[in-house]
Amino acid sequence: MTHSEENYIKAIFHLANAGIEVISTNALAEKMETKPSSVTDMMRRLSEKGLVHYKKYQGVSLTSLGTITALSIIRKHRLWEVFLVEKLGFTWDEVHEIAEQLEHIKSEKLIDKLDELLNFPKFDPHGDPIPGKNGEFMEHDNQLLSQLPIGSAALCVGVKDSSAVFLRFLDKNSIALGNKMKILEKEEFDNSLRILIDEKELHISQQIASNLYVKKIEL
Amino acid sequence: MTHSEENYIKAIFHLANAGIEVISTNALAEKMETKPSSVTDMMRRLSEKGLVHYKKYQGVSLTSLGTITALSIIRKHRLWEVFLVEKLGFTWDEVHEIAEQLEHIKSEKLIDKLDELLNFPKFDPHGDPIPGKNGEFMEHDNQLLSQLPIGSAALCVGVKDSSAVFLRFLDKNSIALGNKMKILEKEEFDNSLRILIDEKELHISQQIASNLYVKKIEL
DNA sequence: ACAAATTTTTAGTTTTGTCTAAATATTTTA
DNA sequence: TAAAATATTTAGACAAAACTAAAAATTTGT
Repeated sequence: MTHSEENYIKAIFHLANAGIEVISTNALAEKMETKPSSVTDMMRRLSEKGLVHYKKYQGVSLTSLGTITALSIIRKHRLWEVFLVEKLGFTWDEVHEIAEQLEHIKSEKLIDKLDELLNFPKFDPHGDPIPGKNGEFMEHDNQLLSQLPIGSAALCVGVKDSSAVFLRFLDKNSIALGNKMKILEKEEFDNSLRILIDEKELHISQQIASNLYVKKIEL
Repeated sequence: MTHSEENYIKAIFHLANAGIEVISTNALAEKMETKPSSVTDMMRRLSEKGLVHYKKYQGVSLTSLGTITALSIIRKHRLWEVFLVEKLGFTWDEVHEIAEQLEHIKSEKLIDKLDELLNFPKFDPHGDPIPGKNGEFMEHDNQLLSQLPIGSAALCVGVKDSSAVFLRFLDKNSIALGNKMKILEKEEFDNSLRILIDEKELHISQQIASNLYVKKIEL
């Protein structure tokens, strides 16, 4: 498999996982930042290799082989992200770009050893689950901070948007995975929140709150 | 730069470093396991980019930009090799292939952090020097074990041949970098050696002895 | 339901890196 | 030094992955 093929497979997986039922040529072209005609070409090729189901004009989906392939690439990507943060001291907004390259390195043994070095982590630095060797995929059914009622307490377990801008905003405000947070007040007008985060009070917009995954805890 | 361009640059550097004055199209083709015509094409391209000096029918050499590029690739390759052995527990015969892939990852910061994680190593697992950030290249003027006189003691500091077969042979006989060795006897007939290596006596052929770099020590 | 708008595919071109076969240049040797 | 052998380059082709422009299919709106 070429890097390009792997990137297409990954993109299809992510679109499907984002709840899109029919993945259109255009949607995939946009995700891949390429032209629809290039997508058509690639789908023909991936279809011939048995990685996707593809019928002209009818969208695309992964075969089971394609799904296994996608999970293995995502596993590599996320393990490398953990490595970059835990072992090399990168911040969580810097790792995606480098992991995009590292995920294409071919060596089963390398990934197994890396997994071991990192102590078999189950989540990457953004809180996304790391598929296991056999593709077991821990789907997190987390809530968004914006969905919690006033007064509830929760642990920050992930981010929905993992763009560098958002992550840097979180860093600046000392919001990190594992933080304990409590909702003190919700502003009716704009749905912004006053929260307590690790002893400190903070005011955050609705947009922020709806991009933070949390897990409710009892007090 | 593409992976392929980087591989050509590296190959030219290694040939030049092996003492070959004029690097011919054929020699490079053989090293790269490709056809001479492909080499000619690539030389035209690398020449346009200012990485090599190239005149038709007259061989090729690296420009200073090309040399800097080669050193940076070799630095990455060797640092990754150290990582694979030291941190992931690979044996020294396994690392080359994986490092061939990892050396193409683009991120200055990644390499600096890796260097730091590994404690700024000066040699790779085969005893080859790791170029510094600015291309400082520690040329080792080591002797071959086969060149030492009888009775002398030395430390094993590197291998000349770093093929997997040779390295696995060394492993099997517990010969590793850092080992102290003493020459007990040289067989006149075939130049094989009886040596003492970390308390153990071993009989090795001339071919083995002339592929081990050593550094003489006083008793 | 049919024209208009949109989406998707096809056809033809480009770039990179490779190849084979043929042509040309250089080196060797007798 | 001229013919033979060898080395190198050129020319033309191919595959992968992209692009543009045009054609075809599908969906939408009235």
